[in-house]
Formats: sequence, structure tokens, C-alpha cells
Amino acid sequence: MIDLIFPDGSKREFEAGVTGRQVAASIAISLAKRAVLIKLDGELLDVDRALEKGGKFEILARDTPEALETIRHDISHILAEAVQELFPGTQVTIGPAIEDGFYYDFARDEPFSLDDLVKIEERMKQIVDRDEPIVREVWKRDEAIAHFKSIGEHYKAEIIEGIPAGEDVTVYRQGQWKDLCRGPHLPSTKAAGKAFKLTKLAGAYWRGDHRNPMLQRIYGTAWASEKDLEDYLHRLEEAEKRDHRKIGRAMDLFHMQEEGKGMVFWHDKGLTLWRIIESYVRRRLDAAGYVEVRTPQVLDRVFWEKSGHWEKYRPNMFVCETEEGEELSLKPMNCPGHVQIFKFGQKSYRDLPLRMAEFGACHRYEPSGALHGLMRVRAFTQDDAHIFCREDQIEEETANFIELATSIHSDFGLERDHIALATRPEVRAGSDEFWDKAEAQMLAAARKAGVEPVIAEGDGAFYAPKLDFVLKDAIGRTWVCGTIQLDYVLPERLDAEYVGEDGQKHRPVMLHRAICGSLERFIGVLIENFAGAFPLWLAPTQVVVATITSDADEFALKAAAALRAAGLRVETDLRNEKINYKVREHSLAKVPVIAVVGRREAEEGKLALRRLGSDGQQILTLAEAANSLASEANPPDIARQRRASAEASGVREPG
RNA sequence: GCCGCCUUAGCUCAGCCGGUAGAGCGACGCAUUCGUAAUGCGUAGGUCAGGUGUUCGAGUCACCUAGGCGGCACCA
Repeated sequence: MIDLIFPDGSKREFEAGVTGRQVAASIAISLAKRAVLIKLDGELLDVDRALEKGGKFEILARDTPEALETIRHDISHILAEAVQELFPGTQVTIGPAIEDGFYYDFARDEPFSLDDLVKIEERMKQIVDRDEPIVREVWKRDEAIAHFKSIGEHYKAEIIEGIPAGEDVTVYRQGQWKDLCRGPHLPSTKAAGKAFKLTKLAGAYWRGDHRNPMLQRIYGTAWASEKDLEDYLHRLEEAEKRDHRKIGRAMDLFHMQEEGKGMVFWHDKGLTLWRIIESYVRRRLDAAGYVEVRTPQVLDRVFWEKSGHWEKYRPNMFVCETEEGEELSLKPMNCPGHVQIFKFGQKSYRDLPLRMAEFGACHRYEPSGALHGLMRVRAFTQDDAHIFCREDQIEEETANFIELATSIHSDFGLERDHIALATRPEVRAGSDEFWDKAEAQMLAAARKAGVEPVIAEGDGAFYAPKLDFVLKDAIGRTWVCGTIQLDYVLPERLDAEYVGEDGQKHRPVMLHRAICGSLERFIGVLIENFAGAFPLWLAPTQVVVATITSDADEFALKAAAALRAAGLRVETDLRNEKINYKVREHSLAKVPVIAVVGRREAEEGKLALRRLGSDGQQILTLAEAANSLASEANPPDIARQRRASAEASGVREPG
């Protein structure tokens, strides 16, 4: 007999060998019908699996997250079955559930086509209709290897060969088709449902290693219901509309072209956005006690040899030669330059922490396949800084940085999803003791700032752990913006030192940190976050003064001048077009405020303000409009200052 | 870099079985002065990404190159 403990805490005895479905039936027939999986002591099992031991027991229906993942996994198997039916000779490899769906990797000489995808999808639906029972079988490891080899499934055989000898393996059978799989699965192909769609064809290396052969991966999405599927496809469409490459062109922010792969041509509107961001960040850094520097763009090879980049990073560096035979490299990063400034003259412990910032233009030769709009480029500007400090200052500096970065991200409307602590990678410099210490320091600093980081195992830089800021945008997608990395290595390599209280020379520690990451990428993220509809303080064009008739031209020009004098970025639209047309055009261009001027406004000296996304209007005098828009257009840090000083002066006032 | 797909007017896209280039938007011109998301008419605009080949004939077929897109690998 075995004891099963139900979620409500009640306990019941069952015969050993009872199945989840039988247990469910003992409670209610309807429950047995709905049951697709069970959970025993946290482990997911097939609903028809004979239970050999007792424990905490839960019956899962189709609408649970666990079932959804299993549905996706089932459908990847159905995909593999369909592919092998339609394309005999294709070898299967692996096919897991992933976020929003699943994929399956196949080995086949002939590439699949998009038309094949349609056929495969039809066949998959037939397999679901066939209602093939999905049955778990336990095989001897060696028999399984022999079996899969005999049917020409060499990748499968290789996978099983990785399983320790003597262990049994499980094989799931659906109809005539079998696959090595740990499970669990739903009871039959019908249970997987038809709320799925094959989405893309892609290449992927066997076992994720570029030295291995390339397989063909078929991606799909799968959901518990048709409605969820539709919602997902709709979300995809919405995300596509936000694509920064599309919006960047539509809003005339930037462009890229063939001759400058991975390089951005910033147009005036895009650069306006850039300048706003840069000056905002610069103000925040000034206020946080940073100094700003600028270091050379191109430096002699000798320099990079000393820093270690020539050896480690050479393939990613843009190198050039001069007539005189010098070999130079564009800087791929700013750190070695900053160390030179630190080393210039003598530094004392009194100078620490020294927070050295640079909006540093860097060039990296990224593989062509990695380039992606503004998100991954070859020429970019980091909002970089290095904090030179003593070891006992690491914690406080890191905690302060977390606060600063958090505040800046939230000013840009980006919510934090989590902070990741990236720990020691497999290939690394330094002893385990060093890593224990460094990881503990970063963890303590995060906690000091009130943050519990999510551990990202093995994601650290080769020289030290780091904290990465994972932000969430308006539609829930996450982006990594901002990082802080602890570095004991570079100060050592480049021989940076300061004189301590004891009069002796000491090695400083370096904290590499960025808040936006690269300005290019950050602007890309902002474009997608706001779908181009920037808040007033960021909008490249804040106000368009649009006339209804040419009688209002003179006043419109006067109004535009007055708004500009109040510090706003203003354009005029005096074209001989209907106001409907102008409103539509500027709305599509995501201009936050359209100031409409007709004969009436011109006579009364007023503006009719129309906000993007609303059809109401606000009639204000020119002076009122200039005042209220100008104050609304203040960057968040300046707005806070104004509020604070207003409050301070308010306190002093009597009464 | 690797696998697959794509590249036609400024933009978005049609173009069948190979027969010599189309639309909408935009631009420009004219008319229109019209109160909150598209006024009408007209005009111009193309070495069909580049190259080589097959063919009487190539936007269309084949091959090569480049760029883009989707993944993979990469992102010290």
C-alpha cells in the first residue's frame, strides 16, 4: 500500500501500482477525464503511470502551467513523427519545449522549405486526430542504442551513449513512432490539441557547438487553447510593429547601409534623442560624483599587448597600419585608457573612490551574423565608467551604483525585472578562493541595495563576476541594460597603484559599469518600449504648430518662436493642407503635442493643444501653453530638483 | 562565421508556365483656405541588389558575390 497526500492535506491509502487516473476516478469521474498529468513529490508523471511509492500528490488538468509545457513537448514529438512520415530518412535529435512553444532539430541533407512546413503542419493535425496513445516503455540502455543504430538514428544512439552504462532508458511510443524521452507526456496525441503553429525554419548546431554539423531546426508555438494561440500571434504582430528598425525609418531617426555594416548614420532627429539621453545621464553622473574623461580612439598595438587584448580579443578588433609601419587598433573598450589616466601622476587613497566616466566610442568587429539593427552594432558608444576603489569600498560603491542605475532606468520608463548575478564561467582566471570572495562581495552589495539577485550560473566574465540589470519593457519583453563588473585583473596587468594611509603602494580594484550599455542599443530599446511615442522630454519633436488656414500663419510663426524660446523643440506646419491631414500625419509621426492654430486662435492669441492618442483639446494662451509645456518637458531629474526647491522655498514661507 | 529565406520606384508591395515593368502611399505641379487621423486632378520616378551563364528572348531559370531577415554559434 502507498499513502497519497492531497493538496488539501488529506491522506488516503492506495494499492501500490495504482495510476493517477485511477486515483482521480476514485474522487470523481469528471476529474479523471480532466486529468492529463500528475505530480508526485514535485515530480511530473504520466497520468497512467503506475505509482510505486506514496507522497505529496496532485492531479493536473490541461490548463496548468505544467500541462502547457508538456503539451509543447508532446507537440514537438508529433512534429518529429510527422516529419519522419513525410520525409523518410530524416534523423531526429532533440525537441524540447521552450518559452511560448517548442522546436525540434532534424538531420537531413535536403533543406526543408516553407511549403514543407505547411504540409508538416497538416500531417501533425492528422496525427492529433489519430488519437495515438502515448505509451511509456522502459528499455535497457544497450538495447536502446542497438535499436536506434539499427534504424539509422545515429544522433539518438549518441545521446543514449551519454547515459551511464547499466541505467535504463525510457522510450515513448505513439502509434508506430518511438522516441527516446524522459517524459512525462500526455496520455495521447489528441490530448495535445491543435492550438499550435509552425513558425520558423532555422539552422542550429548539433549540441550547440559550431564545430559540429548543422541541423535543421523547426520552431513552433503551442498553447492550451485556440484563443491563447491567437492572443500570442497577436502579441507577435504588436511586437513587430514596435521594431526599432521600422520605427527608426518611419521617424527619420537613423539609417544603416551596405557600406557600413553594423554602423549607424544618425539623422538629426535621432541625434536629438541621443543628445537628450546623453546630457541627462551626464547630469546624473555629475551629481553622483563622477568625473568625465575622453581617451584616444586609436592606439598602438603595443598598448593592446600590454592590456592583454591583443592576445585575447584580437579577432574582434579593427586593426590598421600606417605608412610608417605602425600597427594600430581602434579601441574595442575604454578600460585600458582609463587606467592610463588613473596612472598619470600619483594617486592617493584620498582620491578613492575615483569614478571615471566616458561616453566612449568603441569599435568591435562583430561576426556579421550577430548584427541586428541598433541592438548589436560594430561602432557604438558606451556610457562607460570605471570606479577605482579599495577593496573595502566595493560593497558601498556597488550598492550606490545599483541605486543610481535603478533610478535612471525608471526615469526612462523601464521597470526592472531582476538583477542577475553572473558567476564564475568554466574558463576563467583566478583561484576558486578568489571567486568565492568576489561572488560574495557582489551578492552582499546587491543585498545592501535591497536586491536579491537571480543567479546566472557560469555567465560571468573570465576575470570576475558581474551584476546585470534585466529590464522589462511596456509589453513585457526583457532587455539587459546596465552592468557592473568587479575586476582585480586589469589594475594588476596595467600596473595601477595608489599610495595608502600606510605610505605603501597598493593595487586598486576596478568596477566596470554601464547604465545604458551602449547608447545605440539603449535607444533601440527605448524605441521599442515606447513604440516611438516618446514622453515629452525625450521626443525629438515635441510640438508641431499646425495651421488651419493661411490667415493664421503669422501667429503660428510667433507661437512657434515663443515655444522655442521656452526651450521646446518645435516645428511648424503651414502647408496648404486640411487640418485632418496634418493631424493624421503628425500623429503617425508620434509628435506628442499638436498645437492647432485657426483664425479663432490667431485672433485670441491662443493655442489649441492636442495630445497624441487623445482627441480632446486644451485651449491655452500662448504664455500658458509655453509655461506648462516647458515644465512638462523637463527631464525627470530636473523636474525633481524644481519640485524639491519649490518645496524648500514653500517651507520657509510663513503660514 | 554557419543553415535557410529574401532583395522590383523614396516607402509598402503585385508581377502566372520565360515574351521586355505595375499599384497604393510619398515627392513634384495645379486647383482648393477646407476646425482635429487621408481634398481633387495631373506629372515625374526603375541597369528589377551586383555579376556570370542557359535561352531567339531572363525581373522570372542556374551559379557566384554583396547586403538584409530568421535562427545557431559568438558577445573577453
